[in-house]
Formats: sequence, C-alpha cells, structure tokens
Amino acid sequence: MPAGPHDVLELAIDGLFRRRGVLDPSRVVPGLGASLSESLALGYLAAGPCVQHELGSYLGLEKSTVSRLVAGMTEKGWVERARCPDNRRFQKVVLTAPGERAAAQIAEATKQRHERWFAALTEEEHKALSIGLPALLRAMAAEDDTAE
Amino acid sequence: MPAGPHDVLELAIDGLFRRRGVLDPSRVVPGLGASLSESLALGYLAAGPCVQHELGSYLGLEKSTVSRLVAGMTEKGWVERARCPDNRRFQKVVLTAPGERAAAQIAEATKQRHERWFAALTEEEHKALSIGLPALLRAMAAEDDTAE
DNA sequence: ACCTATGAGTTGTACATAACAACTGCCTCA
DNA sequence: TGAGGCAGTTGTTATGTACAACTCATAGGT
Repeated sequence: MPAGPHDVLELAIDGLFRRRGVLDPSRVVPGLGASLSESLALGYLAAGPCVQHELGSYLGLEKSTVSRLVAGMTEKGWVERARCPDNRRFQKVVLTAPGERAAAQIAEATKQRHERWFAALTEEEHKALSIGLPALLRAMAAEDDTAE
Repeated sequence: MPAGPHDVLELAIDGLFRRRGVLDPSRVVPGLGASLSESLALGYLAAGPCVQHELGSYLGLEKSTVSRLVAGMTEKGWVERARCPDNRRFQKVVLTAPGERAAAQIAEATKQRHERWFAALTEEEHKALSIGLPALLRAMAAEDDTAE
C-alpha cells in the first residue's frame, strides 16, 4: 500500500513524541541543567528583554508557572527581574551575562545538531524539508488560531 | 538573510515544542482521558499484543514507569495483563474491546487532524513533506543509534 | 479625588509523569 | 544445582505544570 499523507505524519509525529526526550533542546548542552522551558525561554530572551506575561504567551504557560520558571532562572543566575518603573505591575526579565552565555551555548549546540542531521540528508531531501516543514507548521498554527 | 538549513529546523522544532500541548495525540479525543504515553501505547498495542518491556523500549520509558502505565490502563479497562505461560517472567499486555475502541477513536481523530493540516498545503508542499519528513526522522534515528 | 474593576504577578496546593533503587520471582547455563 | 541475570513491582523522590486565592498597581467613570 502506498504511503498516504496521513501515514507520513503519523510516523513522523509518533516518532517525534517517542523521541521527545532525545531531541529536547534542553539536553543539547549536557551538564547545563536547563529544562525544556528554560531553554526556550533563554532563546527568547536572547533576542531582548521582555515582560513576564509575554514570555508566558510565547511559551504557552500559565502565569504562575512563568513566575516560578523565572524565579528558578534567577536562582541560577541566568536572568534578573525588575519591576518596570513606568508601570509597576510589570516584571521585566533580562538575561545576565551568564544567562547570555547559557543561551549561546544552547543555540550553538542546537545548530550543530541540526547541521549533523542535515548532513545525513541528500540535497533533494534537504530542499524538500525547507519547503515542507515550514508549510506544515503554518498549517498547524492556522488551526490553533481558529480553535480559539 | 536567506533561511539556511538551521533556521528551518530551529523554527520548526521550537514551534513543535511550544505547541506540544496542542499537537499532543492525547488531546485529539477530548474526554477520553488518555495521556500521551497511553495514546502511544494504545496505538502500538492496536497492532497486536506485546510484552511489557517491548512496550517500554518502543515508548522509551523505564520499566517501572511502564509497569505503572499498564496498571493504569488496566484500571481504565483498556488492557489486560497476563503472565506468559511459556515464560512466566513476561507480562503479556493485550487490548480489551474498550481498549480497541479507544485506540480506534484516537487513530481516527489523529488521521482527521492530519488530513486537515494537509488540506491547508499546496500539492508541492505536500509532496515535499512526504520526502523531507521521513528523511529527517531517519537522520534523527541514526544519530540516536550511534549515541548509544 | 475616590472607588471599583481589571490585569500582572505571587503563593499555596494538588496532580501527572517519570526516574532510580531495592526487591521478588523466574529462567538459564555452567 | 546453584549463581547470575532479566522481567516486573513497589517505595520514594523529583520535576513541571495548572488552578485558586491572594496582593498590588493602574485606569476609568462618577
């Protein structure tokens, strides 16, 4: 039987979930001790400081979870928190120097891993992925939006 | 700047992780109350009974976790456990009728979701994905194997 | 100028998932 | 036949998360 659209995704998504421990960005730098959410947060904050609830909506986490996430990262010395002077309700989160180093380590290791994966692909597969994968993500995102 | 191989994966994988709650197969059938691991286990068992440690290696879970996972599924009436008569160390796990129904519900809902995603893609993207995605998974799997 | 509603963040609590360690029972093989 | 190894279980612990109830700051209407 030919592999239909469903079979392709079925295998891929099952595979991704079963390997979720392995391909988790939080493990690309062993010994750093960053959780998945912490890794994603570091990546986001590397682009510039932001306010807690913005981080929450990026990560898809509840505000109390974000509060504790940021508390943990503060504990580890990766970020600093400060009330915004112009609106004291907001808590601005900024990477410290060690936080920037951690973010850079993760970004670099992730990049290297991606390049290793790409090296195992043919030129054709490579090109196919650059077209297909963003398209799939686009479709997933579109569905999320309508679901709300 | 042009999107290199890394950027494509970076965006895609970040996106997948940030949306992991949403695209989790365990939520495709609301109200069923199957966790991610339970959903994957149901899918695997739908292809035929198996022994606990086999399920564990498929799911990438520790044996104690699998033991409790299967206990929970037994509780819910989805599977039955029995020692193999020929080798009483093994615990054979079999889907019950309700378990098969649950597996079928999940499979059907997952399939429909995949088809919705595909419907939002062009024919070209569709074809690209069928080539690129399995290739990427193959590369990931190859790395896992060498890492052991 | 006040009072109320709203929204950001925090804290208390509970839950789900998973690992590790120590154990039981069964099998294999030397 | 007994020693080691492997499947599975149970006790314990860690982690990541949500929900509810709270505090504090702000903004808007009267």
